[in-house]
Amino acid sequence: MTSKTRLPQIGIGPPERGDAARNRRLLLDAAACLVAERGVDAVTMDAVAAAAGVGKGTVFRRFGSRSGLMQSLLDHTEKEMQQRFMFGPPPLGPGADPVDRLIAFGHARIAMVEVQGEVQRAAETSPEVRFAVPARAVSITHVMSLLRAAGVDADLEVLACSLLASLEATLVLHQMRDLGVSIERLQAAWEDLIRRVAR
Amino acid sequence: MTSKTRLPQIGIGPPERGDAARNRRLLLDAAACLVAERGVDAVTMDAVAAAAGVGKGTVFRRFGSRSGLMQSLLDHTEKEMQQRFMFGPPPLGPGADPVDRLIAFGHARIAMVEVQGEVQRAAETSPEVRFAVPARAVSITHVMSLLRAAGVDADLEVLACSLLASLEATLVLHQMRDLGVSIERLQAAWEDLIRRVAR
DNA sequence: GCCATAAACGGACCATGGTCCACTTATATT
DNA sequence: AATATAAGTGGACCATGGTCCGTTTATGGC
Repeated sequence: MTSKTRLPQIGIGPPERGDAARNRRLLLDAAACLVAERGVDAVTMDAVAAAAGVGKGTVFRRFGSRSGLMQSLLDHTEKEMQQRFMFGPPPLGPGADPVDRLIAFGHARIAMVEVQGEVQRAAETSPEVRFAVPARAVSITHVMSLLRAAGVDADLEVLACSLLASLEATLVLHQMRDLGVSIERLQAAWEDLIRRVAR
Repeated sequence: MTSKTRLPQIGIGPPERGDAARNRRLLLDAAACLVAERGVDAVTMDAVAAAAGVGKGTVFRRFGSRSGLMQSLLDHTEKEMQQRFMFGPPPLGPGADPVDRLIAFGHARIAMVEVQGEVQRAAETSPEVRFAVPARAVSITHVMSLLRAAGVDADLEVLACSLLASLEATLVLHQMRDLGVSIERLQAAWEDLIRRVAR
């Protein structure tokens, strides 16, 4: 087995050729542009390819799928969020009471849905792998460790899954758009849920 | 406005022609058959139409979409389940302690996923309307009323949504298949969650 | 039984996500 | 600079969900 495999080895060397990197930028810009001026639905793979002036095959090679493209679009925000809750100031970051951090975490995620919910929803993968996406793992681990720190004695893995389920973009979006539930109400409900669980 | 609209008016008269009813049966049988012998993925609309010996347009006219077809496939089980928790014996049905009924409800749903999860997952609609499907409304109402009966003082609507989120077929299936979580563990976690919330 | 009419039908057609592969090109090595 | 090679590229092609509309047919009133 050579060392040329390019699996999860995150962040080492540039295993991506120059033109490839350029096209990635081109494509992301084109996609972001389409979202901005014609909405998420206008972001078809053909349209993005055309707008970026490359072939359709290239889009798929770079991002794997439409969901993948959307995820890349969210990548920056997602990383930022991770930084905030891992290294940022309390109550989101370390230093605050675990329960408060959990609450802040939910509040932040709900707020994110409000600003970029459409894209998050479009980034949703096929049902078969929806919950197997990497970004999710980080959240799970984080929530689990906060629950543990809060002294919650339960099946933390499953509990974390359950709690995160109520923060799913698609669900939150549905509650806000279709059910007319306000953000504040969702956030209050999250806080209440956490306090009950951690009580 | 005439009385000819055929909206949610459930169960009144046969607004469906004889041949239409026959084809519905034919299609459902064909679909069930395909699921049984070649798996959910083999259930394409063309395949079902061909197997039933009707045109593709007919399948869509009857069921609206692939998800709709799958939902119809689940309809019988779903109705049965509703009967059980509304009129059946405790602890699922009336008579038992609300908390126990909630627990039983979750257990039953999780068990359902084990037996027909694949189809439930395939019945999932597009993200835009995933949570707007009628079947969901019944569950929400039921959970809300049980929470109320249990004396839980909270934003019941949102809380019910959150709790139900952790019973979503796709999520439960992921936990069982990909994470290797056993049914018993999921059920135990549900019970724990309910007891914490209702505490 | 016959007719009018709304319902149902079927399959061609469209849009879009995704695959494939013959061809091109950036880059490391010498 | 020449070359080898792995990576990248483009667009034809495929599968499938979903729409449309001209044609057929069940059915209720006469």
